[in-house]
Amino acid sequence: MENIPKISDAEWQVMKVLWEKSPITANEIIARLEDEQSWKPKTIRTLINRLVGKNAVGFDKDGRQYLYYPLLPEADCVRDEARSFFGRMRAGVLKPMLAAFIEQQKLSKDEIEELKRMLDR
Amino acid sequence: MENIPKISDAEWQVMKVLWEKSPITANEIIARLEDEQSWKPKTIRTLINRLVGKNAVGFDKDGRQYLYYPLLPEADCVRDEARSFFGRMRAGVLKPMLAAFIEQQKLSKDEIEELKRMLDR
DNA sequence: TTAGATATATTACATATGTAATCTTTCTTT
DNA sequence: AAAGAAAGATTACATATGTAATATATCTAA
Repeated sequence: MENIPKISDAEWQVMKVLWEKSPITANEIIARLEDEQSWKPKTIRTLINRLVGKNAVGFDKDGRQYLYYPLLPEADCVRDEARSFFGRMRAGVLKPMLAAFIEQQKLSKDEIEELKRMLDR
Repeated sequence: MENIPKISDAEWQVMKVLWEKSPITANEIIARLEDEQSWKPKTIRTLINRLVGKNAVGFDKDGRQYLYYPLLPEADCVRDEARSFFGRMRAGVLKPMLAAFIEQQKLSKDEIEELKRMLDR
């Protein structure tokens, strides 16, 4: 695997939007984030540009607008974050947390089977 | 539950040591971290002091040494981190995350069985 | 064709973080 | 008692991050 650049907390929100739908314009990103976040449009543009600088996001020109899209697979980034997250915790505290998480998620039968298969490895 | 201060990545390593055993001296913290981390003793002292500044760690004087101990419950910090971690992810990316978890943790047979039982709910 | 409007580019600035080194105060050991 | 060792306090400094504002280029409407 390549080295995935560090994506900050705020930048993750932008990536989430792009993984949901892309390519999209900066204004669409802004529109999708303004409900949940209290960021000014300029702030969001800064985040987008930083992600471009990190090669996490690319764009094509469409007239004088840009159409942005993610350059990194979501699964890779998630895996990376998870690894660092789990790396911070001591082993003992993870199981209860994971238990709560699994309970909270509604998993399909298929997903459950797949998880069990992963556990068997 | 008060407002838990932000604990950085590096600071987490110090907190882990303190949750494992406390109160302990700075030198003991350093000794326990030097195997895993490649930090200089001074670096670790800086981290300790920052944690003290954040009221995440307290100390008692023992002669001219200090004995440090955590001021924050591990469970609270873990919950906080987990919340922020899950907040970054879109729903449906659970599987890669679990893959990382399973890979990272060395789970015993018992633990695997326990997780499978949880999945069977 | 000219003044907005609008998109992107550049600049700003405080705080956080990683990563230490140097300074000061005490203990110890000759 | 003086010098060196050791603990803690203070200072350092580059990069990251949150959070924008200002500058510039370009399109559009009057």
